[in-house]
Amino acid sequence: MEKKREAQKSKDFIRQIIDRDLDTGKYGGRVHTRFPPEPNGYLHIGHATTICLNFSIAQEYGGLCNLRFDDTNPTKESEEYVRAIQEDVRWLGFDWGDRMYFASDYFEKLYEYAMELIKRGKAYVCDLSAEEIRQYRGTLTEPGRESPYRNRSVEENLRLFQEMRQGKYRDGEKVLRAKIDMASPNLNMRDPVIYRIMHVPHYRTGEKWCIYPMYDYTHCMSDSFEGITHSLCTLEFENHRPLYDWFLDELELYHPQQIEFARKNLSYTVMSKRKLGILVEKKIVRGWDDPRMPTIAGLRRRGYTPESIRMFSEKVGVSKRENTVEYALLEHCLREDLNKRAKRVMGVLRPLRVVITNYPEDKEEWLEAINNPEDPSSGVREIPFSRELYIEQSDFMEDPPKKFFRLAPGREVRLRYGYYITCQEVVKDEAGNIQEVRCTYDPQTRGGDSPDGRKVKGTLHWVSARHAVFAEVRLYEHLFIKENPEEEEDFLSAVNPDSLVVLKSCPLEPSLSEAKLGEYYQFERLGYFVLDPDSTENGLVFNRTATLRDTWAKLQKQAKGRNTKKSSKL
RNA sequence: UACCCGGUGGUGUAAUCGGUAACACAGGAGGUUUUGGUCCUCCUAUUCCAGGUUCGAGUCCUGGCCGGGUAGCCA
Repeated sequence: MEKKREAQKSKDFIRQIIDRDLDTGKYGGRVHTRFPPEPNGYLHIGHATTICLNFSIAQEYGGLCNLRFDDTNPTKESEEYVRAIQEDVRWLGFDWGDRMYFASDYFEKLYEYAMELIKRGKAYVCDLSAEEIRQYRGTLTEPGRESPYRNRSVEENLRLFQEMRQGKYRDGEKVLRAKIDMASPNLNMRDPVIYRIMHVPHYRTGEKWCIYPMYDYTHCMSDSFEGITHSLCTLEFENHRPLYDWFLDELELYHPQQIEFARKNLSYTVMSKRKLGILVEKKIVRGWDDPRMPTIAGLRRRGYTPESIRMFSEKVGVSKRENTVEYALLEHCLREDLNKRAKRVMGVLRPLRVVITNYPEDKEEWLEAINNPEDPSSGVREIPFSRELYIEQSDFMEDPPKKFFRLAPGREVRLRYGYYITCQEVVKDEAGNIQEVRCTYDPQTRGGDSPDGRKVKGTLHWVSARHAVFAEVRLYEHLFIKENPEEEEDFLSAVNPDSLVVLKSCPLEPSLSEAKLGEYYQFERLGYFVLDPDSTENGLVFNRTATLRDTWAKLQKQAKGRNTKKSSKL
């Protein structure tokens, strides 16, 4: 047991703290975390890493992780988000058991403890307006001033607070404040508001309340009620920790430990709910689940797997410094997962017609293809071959550069699982556009091997024209052209106008007519694809999740770069 | 010119509480290959600065510099 622990690889600072607490018996050997979203928007990949952190820590230490909705602001929250959040967490593969909680379920308890705070002389009702409170608070460099209502008697405070609850006052007329220190260098400690009046129905408690507790008060109390041991949150709450501790200490309640860590940023995207919301409102994307969005719903629709997102979360780790993780790492995790599992199929994105001139007009053959070379247990399937085929436009060049290993006049290539073919003729229209390519095949090479042992440099994917099913295919690129859109004056100016390319009528092998939602495919040599929910009985729609690594494309890019450099010198 | 927190390859994280700066991704070179995929081999590249303590500092101390957070009746 002890050895096993030593053998484990290095731990992040949070797990180190937990280890220490376990050693000292701080929480009696318990580990209990929580994921506390506010149901006011969709979860994104940043939340995903937080979810993975909290649930994984609980799993590793044999502890528990709660799902708790931090719903103390009725103007922003709704049931729709509660549902979406649950779906996302579950999809990621985590289980909160019977421990789904709502801060709103604690309202009565919270109210009673607020009364207790008043009784202990640690809270008071203040009549200052929002504007006045702001003025009294002071600034970053100057201390604040005490409210004229700060020294009301306990009895008066009790009566006033009860009246607030009873609805005797209008919004903003009064608040309940903690009585701490108006001169504290930490502005959060300058008598923060803990209850405000809002005559607004709550999506769960309805009209029952017209006063609502603030985050700082609610969060530490909720953690305490639930017996949380380690309350993980992001860096911007670091300055709030003294307040978190203050409430619990003053009320002499069970005291969890708040630990702050840095949220993860991803290159070529934005991560704030607000900015994501703008993209949706302005119809720059089709919705919160647009496959270009970094939301969990978007990534799911795009074709990312829960496993790949969990792997990503683990690989990026956790620390306290600001960061921007390269999008390439997320793609790497996706490919690593899907390379092992995705079923291989053939489809052509931009078709070029090939006619095999020495193949009989009415003949067809069904050739055996391997479903996944990485997983022998996935078996084989049959694909049809005939005289007329489609290949990828980019797999043919009339005048190819040196390292082009694909089809060109006079060249022989292999059609994957098919035959060797040799290009004999290029047919063009009057405008000079290539209409079709005419080839001959070698009947001896059925399946893709030559009995005489001769080699070909290239293997092409293809689809029999007569048997093809046609689908719409959506190709995605980064939503932004800048690595960090946040640092632009206006982040919308960095939106990538080519982030979505829609291809109509792409010929695919016939087995894809039975493609199912939620299944992962690799279109050989092209990338990973999934069926989009927009698909209907008479129209398949596929999303490209990610391309395969493409060293040929890289080479071309390099060559292009060299050429422009050369020409710019001239 | 307040308080809090950070600064390790291009990126994200490590470094057994002072002992050879490592892992992954990205990038580069090669090999294998019926996917220019996968896989394999190799390479490039790192401690913000200045002092101090020490046999020895990424780690400890002091002082700078740079970056982030904080003045909601948002969370």
